[in-house]
Amino acid sequence: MGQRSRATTIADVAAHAGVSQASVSRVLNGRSTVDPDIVRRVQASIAELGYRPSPTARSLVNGRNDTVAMVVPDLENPLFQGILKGLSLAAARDGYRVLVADTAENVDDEESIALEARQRCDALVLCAPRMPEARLRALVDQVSPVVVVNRPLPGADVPVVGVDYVRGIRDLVDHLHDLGHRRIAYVSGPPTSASNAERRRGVAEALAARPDVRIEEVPGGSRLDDGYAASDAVLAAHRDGCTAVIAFNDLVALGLMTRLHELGVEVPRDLSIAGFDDVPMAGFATPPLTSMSVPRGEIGGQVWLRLRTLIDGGPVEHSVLYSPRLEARGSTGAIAGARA
Amino acid sequence: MGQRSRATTIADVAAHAGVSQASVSRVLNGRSTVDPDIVRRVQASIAELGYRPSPTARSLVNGRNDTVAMVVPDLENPLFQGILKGLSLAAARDGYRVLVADTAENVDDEESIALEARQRCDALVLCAPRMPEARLRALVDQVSPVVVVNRPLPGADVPVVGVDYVRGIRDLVDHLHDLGHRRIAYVSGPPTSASNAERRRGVAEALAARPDVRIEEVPGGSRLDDGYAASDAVLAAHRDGCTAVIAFNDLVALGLMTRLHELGVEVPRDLSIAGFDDVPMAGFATPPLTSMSVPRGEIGGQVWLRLRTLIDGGPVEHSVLYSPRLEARGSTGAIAGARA
DNA sequence: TGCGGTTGGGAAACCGCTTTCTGGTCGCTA
DNA sequence: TAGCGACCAGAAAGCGGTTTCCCAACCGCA
Repeated sequence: MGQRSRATTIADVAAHAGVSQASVSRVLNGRSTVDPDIVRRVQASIAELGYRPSPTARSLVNGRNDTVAMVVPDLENPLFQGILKGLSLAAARDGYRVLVADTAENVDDEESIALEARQRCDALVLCAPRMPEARLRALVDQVSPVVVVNRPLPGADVPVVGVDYVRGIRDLVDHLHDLGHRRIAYVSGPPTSASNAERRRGVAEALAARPDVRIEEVPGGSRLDDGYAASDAVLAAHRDGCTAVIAFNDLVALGLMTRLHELGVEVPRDLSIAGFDDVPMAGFATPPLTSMSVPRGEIGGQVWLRLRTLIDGGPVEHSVLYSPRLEARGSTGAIAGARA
Repeated sequence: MGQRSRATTIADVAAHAGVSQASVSRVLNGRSTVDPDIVRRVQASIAELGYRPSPTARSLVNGRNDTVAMVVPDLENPLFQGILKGLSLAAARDGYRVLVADTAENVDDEESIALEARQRCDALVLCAPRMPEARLRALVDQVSPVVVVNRPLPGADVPVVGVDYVRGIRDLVDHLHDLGHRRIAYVSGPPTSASNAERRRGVAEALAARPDVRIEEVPGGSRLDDGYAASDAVLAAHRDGCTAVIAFNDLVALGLMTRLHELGVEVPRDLSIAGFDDVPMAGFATPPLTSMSVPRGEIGGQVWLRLRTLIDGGPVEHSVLYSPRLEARGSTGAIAGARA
């Protein structure tokens, strides 16, 4: 930390300028009114000595270090990357930095990692899609101020910023329904994922709203190869009458499309495919992947706003859920034999 | 930072256990031998009071943070993500954390961001592909200990961990040459990017080694849409006789392939396409994208090793350059009319 | 000219921890 | 039994800042 070898301290500056440390500190922080002549001398000394105040010492006395931590299960997930980026940029605008802690999908370590991270920072952003809700609720109480990302936590004293997966799935089903599809396969995400549970709720609601639709669940995962590997089950569902597929996310959808292409299944002629998240690649797939767009960067920004309010002693602001927006592209089409 | 409201301090623990702060500290750090009875009492008090030492206070006296900072131009770039992930996991194993600072491609701010980040951390990882070399050299001297990622800095007193783009491009040209291609288009990266300069050196060396090959440079970029937009120029080169394309990276290649597909150009029959980096999506494209694989996570790990040595007062270790490995896939094929 | 009220700067306390330094106790040896 | 080290715990001095507290100087006014 700090500078090379024996760093210059505020005492050096004070001595060099012939004033007290207190005055140097005052000049540094512009706290109280200081004699212009002293200001000038201090600034000159600071420049001459190349003095930079120690953030650590400041942190110790101020009780804050202008840093927040973000805990994520997997830094390689495009969703979290986007959120991290949005958070990082928004926080930087307010002079805050972001520490990242990748739990490497290791749910058991999440509490200790979060606690540790929180200790070193002023606040926490928690992305813990797999942690059982009871544990998450308990954890959240210990690490306040904290904002939770992307999973509902009704009644908890924490702002949540997330995505309305329920609605997203319903909208996606509507889209497919409009195209004439009545039998749909849902390639599910990780079984313990909270957002997978939300999507399944969306499936259930869609079914309730549309008695003419049937949706079959097929085990999947969250990554490209999971989608690739799900092709057999998807094709079985297809033979069974399914004409469209909703994948847990875009990676799964893209992996699945790759395999289907290899197998000579044509999308969307034989089978319509839709993903979720609208990752950058979605629009560039062949065919372009229909997806529910999620504003990753903006979520990061909203997370920061709530976190900042909390840090400044403000109230727990309202949670917010973004409604995914349908990006209808070429991978979904009218059911064979129907007129869209 | 720290805990809720008035946090318990080491003084509280000492009072509660009826010993001195020094003893508590000794128990905490296992420094010197302490009476077993005192150890027991202190540990009991710690547990009872739920005491957690303040990392900030520790940092102040120890002069270290156990935190390193990574400065990146764009957190959304898969290359940096992979490196960040590798670094973060490796550092975590040694009890270190990683602070990220996204410069948002803003080259002018890079120095101040890097300096700021360095101040708060024990060491720095610098990814600054666009910064002019002279400035980078000057910067590097100010922020030591530091490791530079992915750009050559001959003679500088800094470990560099990077990718041998020169060789990678040469190998890629060899691959295309083996397939019969003699006229190749190189869709270049950002003009100021150091790794683009390296790739161009690779192009030059390949040309020198193979008098029968001609390579034409086409302006591109670093993202999907840059590749998409480069299609016109690529097709012009194609009409002009080029039978294969080397893209700056996989994103450019994928974007290009998307557009070519839209235009009815068949890959690799009409045109072979190769990328660089081997991003996760590469193997899932249609056709699967031939790419030069780069061990992103391992680069992050190597960066950490060098950084740790530096932090511990060790010597500047040797720089290391990873040779990209060819992942020949379906997007490159024998030239039309030739026999591979 | 004298007095109350401001104002501005310096001394020192403090943030929470580590580490040196000191002094007391114990055990061993002569 | 006296003397010497070894060993261990506590007091205190930092680490590098901020802020309180206090005093001196200065202002305006009577």
